[in-house]
Amino acid sequence: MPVDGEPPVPSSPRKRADARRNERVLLDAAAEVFVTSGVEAPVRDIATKAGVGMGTIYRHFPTRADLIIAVYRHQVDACAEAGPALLANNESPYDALSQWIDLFVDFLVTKHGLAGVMRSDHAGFEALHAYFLDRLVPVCAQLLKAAARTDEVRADVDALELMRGVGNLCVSIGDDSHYDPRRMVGLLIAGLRQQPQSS
Amino acid sequence: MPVDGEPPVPSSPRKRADARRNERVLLDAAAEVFVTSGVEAPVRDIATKAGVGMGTIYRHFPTRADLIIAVYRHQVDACAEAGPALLANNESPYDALSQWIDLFVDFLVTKHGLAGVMRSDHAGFEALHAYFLDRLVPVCAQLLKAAARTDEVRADVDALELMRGVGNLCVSIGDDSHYDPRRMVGLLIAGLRQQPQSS
DNA sequence: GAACATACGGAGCGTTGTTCCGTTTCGCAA
DNA sequence: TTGCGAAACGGAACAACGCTCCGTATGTTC
Repeated sequence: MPVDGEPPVPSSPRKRADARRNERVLLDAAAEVFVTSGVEAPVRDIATKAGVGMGTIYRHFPTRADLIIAVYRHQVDACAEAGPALLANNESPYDALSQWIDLFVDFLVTKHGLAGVMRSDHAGFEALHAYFLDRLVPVCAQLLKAAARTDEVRADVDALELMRGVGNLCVSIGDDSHYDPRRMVGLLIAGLRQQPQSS
Repeated sequence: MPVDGEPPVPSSPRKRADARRNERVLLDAAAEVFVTSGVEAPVRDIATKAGVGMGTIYRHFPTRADLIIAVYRHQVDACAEAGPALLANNESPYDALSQWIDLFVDFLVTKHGLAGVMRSDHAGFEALHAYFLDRLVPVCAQLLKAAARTDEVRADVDALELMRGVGNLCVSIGDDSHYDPRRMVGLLIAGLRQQPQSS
């Protein structure tokens, strides 16, 4: 009996070759469709683009959120890992926080519709939501706590709440050039600063 | 020939009695369904509740947004009219602005799902969007300009943009008790303040 | 190459928004 | 009162969508 040397990370039992290939094809097709039609593109479109049937999509990614997660996992992870690095490279934790938020905002606004789906109350997106939050909230909390410790920001703001607020600010409507998520988030983060001492 | 003493406000030509009655019934039913199921409730539900057919709804309110507008028109108008009053009754325009935003936020968060639909990119909601903005943005602009004139807030913020930001912050997800739109909007408005003079 | 598990495809179901048109009802006038 | 045309009604029907299900095809293994 051959010893199974695989680390526990990947899809545990050996998968058939065509299945593995289709997973890649799907991921690529989805990524492509997402940039042209947004993350809310019809599942059928993705299946067509990938040249597979509906069933194949749903077998690989039981819910649409799982597909989105898979497509963006790398970028989310990169964002999460940037947090501690920024904290180490900045004298001011507030600056680190601010830069990290910029990173997060860049990620959201460049993925057409991602922010919109994050706030979605549509059923089936809990997994997406949970993944993003699980991965990013702790990082945000760390940055926030550091900035609170140096009295640069208020201490009464919750990381989860802040992330939600930033996410909400990043949903943009159509092609309105008057609305700039980055500026609005900038305002929010500015509002976070500790007021020196008001009465 | 009888003089038409009607003000120019209501639906211009005389409508049939049953049509007028149904419009009222629909408005009431819609308002009721909106509070229980949110503004995204299926049109069929509203029709059923009102005891009318689908066709009747769409004849009175060509798009769903028109129905929502009709239901909330009074409250939007009240909010718009509160702006100048607040400006007159407050020494600080910033306080007036802040209180007006509170009013607006209260309106949004008490209407389950309204904020969500405001930011919607779904087709057919342009009318709703336009109505809200047409009615409220000028008021906001007035308050903002007054506050900018007294150097209480930055001068580089657009009223439309601010309204969008506030609206976005007000969409809440499910029943999450961790997210308080009012607090987030508070941060945003705090961020609006003119920094005394940073380098 | 035979046999079995695995994976595939797409027809089909349920749910929504919206349209369309045959039927009913209203309002007015003879 | 009765008759008639216009106005309004109701709900069947269509389209678009997410998701499921199962008969078929294809790897994989011996």
